Amino acid sequence: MNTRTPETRQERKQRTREELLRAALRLLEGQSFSSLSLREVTREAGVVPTAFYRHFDSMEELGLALIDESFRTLREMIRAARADPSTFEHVISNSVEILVRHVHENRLHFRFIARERFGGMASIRHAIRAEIRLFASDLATDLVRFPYMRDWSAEDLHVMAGLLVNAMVSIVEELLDAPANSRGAEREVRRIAEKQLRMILLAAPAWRSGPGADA
Amino acid sequence: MNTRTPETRQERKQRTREELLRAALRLLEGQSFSSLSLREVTREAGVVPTAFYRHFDSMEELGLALIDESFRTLREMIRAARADPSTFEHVISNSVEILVRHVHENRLHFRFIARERFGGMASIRHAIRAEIRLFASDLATDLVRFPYMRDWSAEDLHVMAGLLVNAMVSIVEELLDAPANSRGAEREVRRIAEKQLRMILLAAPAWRSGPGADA
DNA sequence: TGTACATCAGTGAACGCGCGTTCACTGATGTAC
DNA sequence: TGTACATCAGTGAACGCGCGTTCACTGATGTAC
Repeated sequence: MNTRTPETRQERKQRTREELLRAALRLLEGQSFSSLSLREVTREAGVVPTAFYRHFDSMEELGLALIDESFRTLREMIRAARADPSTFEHVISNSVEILVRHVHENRLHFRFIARERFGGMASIRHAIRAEIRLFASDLATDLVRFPYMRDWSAEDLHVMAGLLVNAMVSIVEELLDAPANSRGAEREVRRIAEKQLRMILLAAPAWRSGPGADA
Repeated sequence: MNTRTPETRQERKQRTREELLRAALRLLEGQSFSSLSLREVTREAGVVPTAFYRHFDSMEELGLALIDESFRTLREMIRAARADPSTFEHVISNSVEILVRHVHENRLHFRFIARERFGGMASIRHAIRAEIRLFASDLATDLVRFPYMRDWSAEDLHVMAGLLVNAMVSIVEELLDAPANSRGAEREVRRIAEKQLRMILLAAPAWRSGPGADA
């Protein structure tokens, strides 16, 4: 159909929009969203402040666009992890492997999410919490497939999923703290991370017979 | 000695200083520190902007003062928890009880810590991380007293302590999310919190014989 | 294909505003005698 | 105790600055004929 016109104007506009988003993300590595100004973003992106309004109504709209983008990254990771046909034995090291790789490849997105989870803007904060809660719920339904947890109540599965998500969140935070290029630091984080997850999952076989035999 | 002079001027100064700190803390309930302005703080405290400089050199100094204050609250809680002569049986419910009570009574301090843990200012961020890491280390040395963990390696104890701290951090976050006066929400958070901690500690007896028999 | 007009992404000047910080000040509290 | 002077917490005017937002504009790209 329209193979003749390369739609150059539209493409250029799209490119500027993406430059604004990437500029913002770059600046957000060192500061929080609520202290980021429209003029800083346009300066970093190399356009005049007024050009901003051709792409976003306000900084809030840009923030929500960044959230969308970052969540797409997060969901991709989760999909990759869930699709992984690991046995119980390897599920931990494979999950950690996927986590580490995705954080490595999408540092800015993960840093943005980590920072804004408790940051200033309420709409961003709530969107992030909802997404993490959703992930925990998905994980809970996955856990049923493991022999030890087959007969657990929904609540117990959610508690276990919550513990695993807590651990993963703290692993991501450790990775973001570590120097970006240090393979050694990354390996150490990975080793401790695997031990953490192993320890949590180790509770599973003991749970029903343990002191808290459900309510 | 100086019982005659009530040192009124000095006392008044101290009172204004505390009003500035409390004003900042109040404002920080709804925004992050990096977006808080000197003029907002003085306005909320009911003094003229220039009066600020009689008490702090800069907003950064006020921020560090808030950190000190909040950490004093945090340490008090930790001391209370460690001093508690609970048996293994009741250590969980007692710890959760202490946690819930302290967060309830010092909401603003805990919210400040939670928000700035990943917030903008590097000095504040690092101070908070260091404090939490210190808490985890203290907890690790406490864990040795429990029979099941008596022979664990230092690293294993740290991993276990890290898991417990992760859980506590997420419990604090849940409490801060819940409406301030809802006793019902608080009770539910407490119930789930106890279950989480029970599940984590349940891994202890199984650990050595488990798949991850240390490195 | 060539020309005449429309569209619209990005420009640049200008605005009013809240900011952090300076400075000289005021007047109540504190001190010396 | 009474007086004369020193201290200093808080005041109020003023500054230059970066901010978000408005507006009329320009000139390259797109469209109609």
